[in-house]
Amino acid sequence: MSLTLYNTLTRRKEPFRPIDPANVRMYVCGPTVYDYAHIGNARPVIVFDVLFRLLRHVFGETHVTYARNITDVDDKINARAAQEFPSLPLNEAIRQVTTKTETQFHADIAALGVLPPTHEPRATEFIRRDDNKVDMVRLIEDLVARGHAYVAQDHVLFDVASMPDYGRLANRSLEEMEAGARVDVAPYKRGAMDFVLWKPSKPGEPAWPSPAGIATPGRPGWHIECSAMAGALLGDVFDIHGGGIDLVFPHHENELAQSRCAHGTAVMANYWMHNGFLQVEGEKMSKSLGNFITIHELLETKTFGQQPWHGRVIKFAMLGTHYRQPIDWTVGRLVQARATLMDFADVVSAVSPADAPHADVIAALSDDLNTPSAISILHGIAKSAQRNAESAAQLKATLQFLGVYGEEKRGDFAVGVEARSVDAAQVESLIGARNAARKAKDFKEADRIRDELAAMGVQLKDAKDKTTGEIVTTWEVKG
RNA sequence: GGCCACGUGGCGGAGUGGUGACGCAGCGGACUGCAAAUCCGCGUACCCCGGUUCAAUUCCGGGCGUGGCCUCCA
Repeated sequence: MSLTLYNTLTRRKEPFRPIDPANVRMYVCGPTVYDYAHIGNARPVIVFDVLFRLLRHVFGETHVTYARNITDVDDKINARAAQEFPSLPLNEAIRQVTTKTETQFHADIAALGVLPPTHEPRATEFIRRDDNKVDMVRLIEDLVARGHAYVAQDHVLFDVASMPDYGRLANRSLEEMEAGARVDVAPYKRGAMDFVLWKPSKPGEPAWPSPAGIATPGRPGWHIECSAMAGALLGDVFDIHGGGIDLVFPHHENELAQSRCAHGTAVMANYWMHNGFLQVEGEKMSKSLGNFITIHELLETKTFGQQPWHGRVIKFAMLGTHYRQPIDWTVGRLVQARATLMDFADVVSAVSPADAPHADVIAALSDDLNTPSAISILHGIAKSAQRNAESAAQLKATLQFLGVYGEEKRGDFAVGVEARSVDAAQVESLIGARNAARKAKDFKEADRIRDELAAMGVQLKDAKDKTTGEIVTTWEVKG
């Protein structure tokens, strides 16, 4: 089984060769915890969950280390905290915001059917450490010592000119970036593209003792946290680094620059993977357009499509598009994903899963995570499950492997449908009456009863028992 | 302005230098008293214009459209 992944660094698909097959290491940029995670945040969570599962399948469950961070130090968090808890001291208010948001994030993504990562570090835990693991302050000291960073007005700045191939990931040169810059350059910067590693804090703001001999306490810049967490948990060089495509520049470019220059390595990660962007109903998702949609709203409210949606339906809908393609998030695609999962549930809910996922699905995923192709194969397996019990077992194992199915029944996926309360005994008795009428060839009465049941929201299905030829009537409640 | 993606049938969505993945919807048939459900079958789609080629949806160039990054936004 050969695994191929598209590498943003080289802009092509490459065979995946881990540094150490006994410990495959992946880092993915996680959320900044200041507000509900939105559906765009869900995409990398879902995509890299599938990759995590695939890697575990290929290399063994205990041979993959997956780190996804929580960013809990950020100016947006500070602003939100001051706004929401004006009466609390800022640091206390920040703790309220980050704790609440992190708890919400975990609840949201648990419903999606994703595995917890091996490590979920918080940025604040890696500013300064006393256990000899890499931390942000040490990285900054190293960068200054190696001549890649300088102190100016209580800031520490990364000197972009000190790194010959800066811009390689984003595929643009320093000259291009400087020419295109639309922001005012801070006067203390040596180069226009130099970025902040550490900045001074105002009184009352979160603050830590500064590195590089700076007297004023300060706080870290945006990119350094990931360098520290990845370095501490996965090592100076690791296998896969993932995130949304919008992070390529500046976040990943800068992160990679810091890590490489601090460690003196030629790469930070061998494979850089980026998921495509998401739109909502054909438009950019934004609060001003009123189409900003959170995972929580999708799961628990009727804001999108006038109904809530099952977490696994959300995940399955997301996997219907290849991870690098742009995706237009619509009600229609959720409806379709739900219908498919319902049909699969019918095939699979009563059988025991096979020992392993279907090899063809693994092969599809091994081609740069081709989930649409994998889903197509799923349909084929479901079809052959009509007359082959082994296929049903394989389908179940494969769906569970992907985390798009657990033990749900068809109806469980229809969380949005208002289940009209029906009296099962009454329904059964009406069905009995209808069948009696049919036997007596009183079709007028039989159809009247069927209409009556339909008015109650009960849909009948007549099927012939294969062995006895007897008509068996089943029913379900329709929304 | 600079850089970069994407544009496939009614819809969603893979893929490929030469026999139309797959799903939904639709159509036809079987079954049924009639339906529903189920099963079987059915589609000459690749934004436009040039070029390369025996052959292009697939490669190259140009255009148009949509979107992203260059603003701590996945």
